[in-house]
Amino acid sequence: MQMREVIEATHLSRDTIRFYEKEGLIPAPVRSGNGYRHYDESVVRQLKLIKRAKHLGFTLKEIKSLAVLLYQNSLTPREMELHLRDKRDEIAEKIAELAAIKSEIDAALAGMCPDKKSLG
Amino acid sequence: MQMREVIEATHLSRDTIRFYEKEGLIPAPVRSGNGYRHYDESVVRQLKLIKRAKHLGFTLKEIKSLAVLLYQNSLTPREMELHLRDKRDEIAEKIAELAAIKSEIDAALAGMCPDKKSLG
DNA sequence: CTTGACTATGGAGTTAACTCCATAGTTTAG
DNA sequence: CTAAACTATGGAGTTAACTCCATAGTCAAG
Repeated sequence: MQMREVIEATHLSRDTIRFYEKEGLIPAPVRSGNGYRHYDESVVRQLKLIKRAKHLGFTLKEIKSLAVLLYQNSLTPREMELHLRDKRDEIAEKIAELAAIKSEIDAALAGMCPDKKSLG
Repeated sequence: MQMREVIEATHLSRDTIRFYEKEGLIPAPVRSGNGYRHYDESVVRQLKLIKRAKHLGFTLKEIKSLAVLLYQNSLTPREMELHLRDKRDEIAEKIAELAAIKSEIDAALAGMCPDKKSLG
């Protein structure tokens, strides 16, 4: 799988993918004789995770640490488990924040209905 | 309520609050004779919403449109309701994305410790 | 009146995360 | 062969969202 296919599968730009490689968010792919990058299928999944996480307000620094945890085996199982649990807690916190915003919106919507009145 | 109190209540910097005012995310406060800003209590709630939304990956541009919807009465009830429902849909989508990341993490955790059935 | 904690301003500087550019090598279709 | 469509590189430029700075006015305490 070469660059063009990855671009099509992820809807990320060539420059963005190269940038993520430089920053260590995805592993450097093998090169064929001409110097072209040759990607493993799994990079698509990794890039999609990065894209989702970015959309959710995680910084690339945060995403990198998660990506390394998920896709590289650099830590002991124990360290890895602790880090992953931390990440899961962060996500739970974000879900709670989303719920808070949602209830603010719900309150505004409820306040607009004729039979309900005051809105804080 | 003046600047210092707002800073303490929101943990945002003076510069950030001034920046949000300049960008129209919060209304320009009234000024006392000396030129000092004098805030209404509601600004704290608005700033906290901005902070949460930012943490969740909304841009200031997106947040501005939401803040205007929630705190200023510039649209008809019908328009407002439509916009608020859109925002609520966006939030539902973000929750789904968070769930996707969470399951990726859960899968990694499950793969690491197949003997453990329950994950905190 | 001085000191120190407030407040104000416009504008420059910073950081993250791209995004673009100029240049150049490779491969494929005709 | 040429032309189009790929690929590569380092480095400059851009945008969002702050963050800092220099300068200066205000106000309460001692």
